[in-house]
Amino acid sequence: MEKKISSAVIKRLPRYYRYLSELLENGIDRISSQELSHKMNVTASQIRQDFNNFGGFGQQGYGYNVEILRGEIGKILGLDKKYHVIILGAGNLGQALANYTGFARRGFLVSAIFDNDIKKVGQKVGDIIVRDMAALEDYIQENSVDIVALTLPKSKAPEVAGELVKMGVHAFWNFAATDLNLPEDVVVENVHLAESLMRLSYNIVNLPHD
Amino acid sequence: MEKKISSAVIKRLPRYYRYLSELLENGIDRISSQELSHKMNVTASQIRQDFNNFGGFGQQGYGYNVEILRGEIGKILGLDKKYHVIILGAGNLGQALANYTGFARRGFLVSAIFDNDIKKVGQKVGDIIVRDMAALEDYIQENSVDIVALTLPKSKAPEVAGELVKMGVHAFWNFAATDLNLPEDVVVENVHLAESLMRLSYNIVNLPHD
DNA sequence: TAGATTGTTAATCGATTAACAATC
DNA sequence: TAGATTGTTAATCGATTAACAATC
Repeated sequence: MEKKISSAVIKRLPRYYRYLSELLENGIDRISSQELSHKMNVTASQIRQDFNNFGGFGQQGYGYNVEILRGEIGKILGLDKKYHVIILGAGNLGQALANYTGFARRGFLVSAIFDNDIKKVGQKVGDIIVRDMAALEDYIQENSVDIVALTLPKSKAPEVAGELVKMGVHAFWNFAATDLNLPEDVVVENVHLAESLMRLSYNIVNLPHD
Repeated sequence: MEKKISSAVIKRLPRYYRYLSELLENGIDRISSQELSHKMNVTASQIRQDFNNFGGFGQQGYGYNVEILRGEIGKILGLDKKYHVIILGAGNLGQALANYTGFARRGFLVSAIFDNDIKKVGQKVGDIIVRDMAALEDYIQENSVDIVALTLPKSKAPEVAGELVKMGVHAFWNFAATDLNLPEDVVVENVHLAESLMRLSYNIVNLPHD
């Protein structure tokens, strides 16, 4: 049994991945924990500790090979796989997610979008036709769905998510302003924009200078 | 000098606020730390510690008055004030934010949206007309702008943000996939959707059961 | 080999939880 | 008054930082 990686570490991995991707784009093939620490504003010690949770990716006296390190972190994050994503709710946010091509580049493929508003059903969002929510169960039985993005009202999200779990869905990207309360073996990543705004206003009100 | 509140506490405040708002909607006017701890899946001890960072909102033997507590946390979060928000970038995400009425309800008023694509300028997004990015500086001089939401490409975001700081902007809601690197007295709340997705895929790949 | 930098252990710091006296 | 529950101190736990031996 491998030792459990703390969620503090996991939260930092995507940021490492982003910086390493940028370095690679800029043709930099080697970096030390200290150089990276300057760029990212974290301690070199933390960087080395973080990476060593997953084994030694560096080399003493040299540092880290950017391409290898990025690849390893990508694998840890599961970015070497493809994910089929469906979006529930064709409102503004659902449409924005469907249209964002950056996700596809990283292996997150939006394969369908659903809404229960008859006026929206049949319309196109990017290349994808909005389907009737009534066809959701059939779709899930017939297609592999790895992630369900929930961009529907908070009043409906927990119930719909519960149904989906019964249909075999195990992962949710939840944009509804509510907790979902699903079983242990279901993963939920919340994006609570209203809470994000509140943290911003807290920091505005409590700006150090005054 | 008041003691500095840890960011771990601040991150939890909006969730308390959400639960207290729901309780109030359901006509519940009183709650103990233990009851709230069951609902929210955190320890009662943490709840009491968190609230006591800001002074005693409860009453021994009784618990907390929901309405009062919600009001106090709202004040701490700065939700008793109004904020004028402008959005930079009228892409899908910018439009989604502009159209979301939930923010206005909490005092975050979207007063303008800008884009440098001439085809978009003059179009309506909800009630708001998209303005030319060239008119941004004038707009900021003539109007009070409390928050700038950045929904533009990562290649442009840091530079534009730097300019805005020179024009007097002190708060950013940053949706671009990059860090902004602004002075100490500027607050930035990042919403990095790509990173959120990566945390989700990490958790999918590392699902406990297997 | 000498210099550099990792991997890893130990020390510190901060956050969470437990316990209970204060008090409504 | 007795019961309940906070406010707060103390104990524990976990995460970050510092230090340095291992080694490329």
